[in-house]
Order: sequence, then structure tokens, then C-alpha cells
Amino acid sequence: MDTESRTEALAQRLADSGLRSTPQREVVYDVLLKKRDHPTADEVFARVKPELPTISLATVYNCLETLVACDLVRAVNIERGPTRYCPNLQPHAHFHDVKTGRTHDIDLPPEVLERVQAVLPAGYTPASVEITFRGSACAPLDATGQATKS
Amino acid sequence: MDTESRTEALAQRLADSGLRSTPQREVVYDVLLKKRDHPTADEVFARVKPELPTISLATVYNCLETLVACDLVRAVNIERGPTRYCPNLQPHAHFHDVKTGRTHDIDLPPEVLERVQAVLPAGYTPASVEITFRGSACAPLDATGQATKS
DNA sequence: ATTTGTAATTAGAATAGTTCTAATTCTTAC
DNA sequence: GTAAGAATTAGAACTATTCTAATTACAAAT
Repeated sequence: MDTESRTEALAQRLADSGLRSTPQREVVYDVLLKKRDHPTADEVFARVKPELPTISLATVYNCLETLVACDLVRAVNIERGPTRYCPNLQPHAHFHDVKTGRTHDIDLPPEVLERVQAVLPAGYTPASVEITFRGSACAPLDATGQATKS
Repeated sequence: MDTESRTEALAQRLADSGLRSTPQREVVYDVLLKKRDHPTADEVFARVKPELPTISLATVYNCLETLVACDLVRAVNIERGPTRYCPNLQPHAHFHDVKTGRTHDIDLPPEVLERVQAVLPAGYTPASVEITFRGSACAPLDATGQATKS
């Protein structure tokens, strides 16, 4: 999706919640989509600044909160420390590499998600599930440069 | 397990890591086992204080960190906010009730754990997995007062 | 076009949770 | 009993986030 249609989609989602599209919200969302490495609010701030030099950190927090409320972004708390933000809305797990500190998205097939949900006793109705692995990744890559599935 | 044998088991585990058993470590571990409600460091501090009135918050943090390092306790970060501590070492998921703010342990059958691990591409070797549900629980109870399995 | 009300942004102060520091106390081995 | 290292302590420092109050931007009604 190009930047313009992204921006329109964002405007639509915001409007659905009775909120306005603003340059700040657009740029914050854009930097999240551009580099999907689960940045912290501070990191987002640093990436947005060149584009909007007068933006404040408080606004970055506000924008991120807004995007999370509109279900355009997920807030991820993998470990004690700053919250990280993830614009991947597909069902996925996170692999947190303790060596590099990086977090990778791991695609989550629907049947696994279902199987996991099924462990809940009656009456527990989950709004969301978060699956996080912790360890070290030394994934071999296939011809396309993608991590191969075991 | 009674308190004495618990204390011995703790002493053993600490010794295995070249660490000493101390009254502070014992009492911190005891309060975690006594009320398994995923308390924060502050809450642990409050519960330990009557027993050891001179203990400091820093020591509570130190003890918790030590217990986590010895694999006797899990540190849980469900959402932004204070880290919570969980002495349940069985494989289990967490259900975070957004209404009450409480977190329940959900037993995790081995085959589900395996199925979840299997989503990882080759080369990703997880040291641990954390599965967290978020939602609201209004679990019906069976005759024994336990939540019934769906 | 102007006004008016509301939404959003801003800078900086305040807060919460945790970690660090340096001094003291407790243990253990000699 | 002494020396060396481990653990504890109080408080300062630090980090991430939220709050506050003032300002700016915007949209609707006039």
C-alpha cells in the first residue's frame, strides 16, 4: 500500500472513532509501518522528529495511544522496560532474541490460535492473546533470505 | 509442602547457584507461595514487612531478582506497569482480567505447548514461552468451586 | 469572513517503578 | 578473633510515562 492510501485508511479509522487525522498522527503511523522493528516511544520520537521538528514526546505518546485505541497498532510489553509498538495486525507471536534484544514477528496459523484459546475454561472470554518466546535465534535462511520453517 | 521443607528446597536451589539462604530471601519466597496472586514488588514488600520490619524495598527487589535467576519464580510483564511475580513453575498461561485487574493462572497441557513451539522456524530456540490472554472472566463454577473447563 | 467551541499539540512538571551507590552488617573460612 | 566476601540497607538517581496548563489548529455556525 502506498503512503497516500495508507493515510486515507488511517483517516477513515480515526474518523470511525470520532477523531481527526493530523500530521502528527500520520507521520507516527508512517514511521511504524516503514520500519517494523517494534520501536519504543523514544525511538518513534527520534524517527518522526526530522519530518516534524516541532513535535513533542508527549504528542508521540498521545498518537501511539490513539493508534492503539483505534486497533491500528499493538502495544507490546515483552519485558520490564519501555513499551514497544507493532503495526502488524495479523495474528502473530513474538520472538524476543535475548542476545540482540530484537523482537521478530512469527506468523501464527489460525488452528494454533484456536488450540491455544481452547485451554481456557468456560466463562473466560479473551479479547486478545499474546504469545511471546524468549531465547536466541540463529535462523538459517533459505534462498529468498527468509527464515525457513522447521 | 510445609514451610520447613520449602525453606530447605530454597536453600538447596540457592546453594546450587553459589548463593546463601537468608531470612529475607526465605520470607520473600514464602509470601509468594502463600498468596499466589502475582503481586508487585511493592505488594511483596508490604507483606514481608510485618515479618521483617527492617527489610528495605531494595532488598525485596534483590531477593525477587535472585529467585527469578534461580528459576524459582517467574517475572511477569502483562502490561505496562510494575512487574509481577509468580511462583508457579508448572507450564501455564495467564489470563488478565481487565475488569478486576487480576491475573489467573491457566493450566497449559503439554501438547498445546508443543503445538505452539512448533510455529517457530528452524533456528529459533526458545528458552521460554509466555502466553497471555486479556479479557474479562465471568467463569461459572462447578460443585467444587473450581472454574469448569469448556 | 469571523466567531466560537472543541480537539489536538506542546513544554515542562510530576509521578511511578526500578536500579544504583556507598556504607554497614552479616557469614564463612581461616 | 580476623579477614574477605556476600548481603542488606537507605536514599539518591534514573527511566519511562502521565499529567497539567497554556497554546494552537480546526470545523461549524453565524
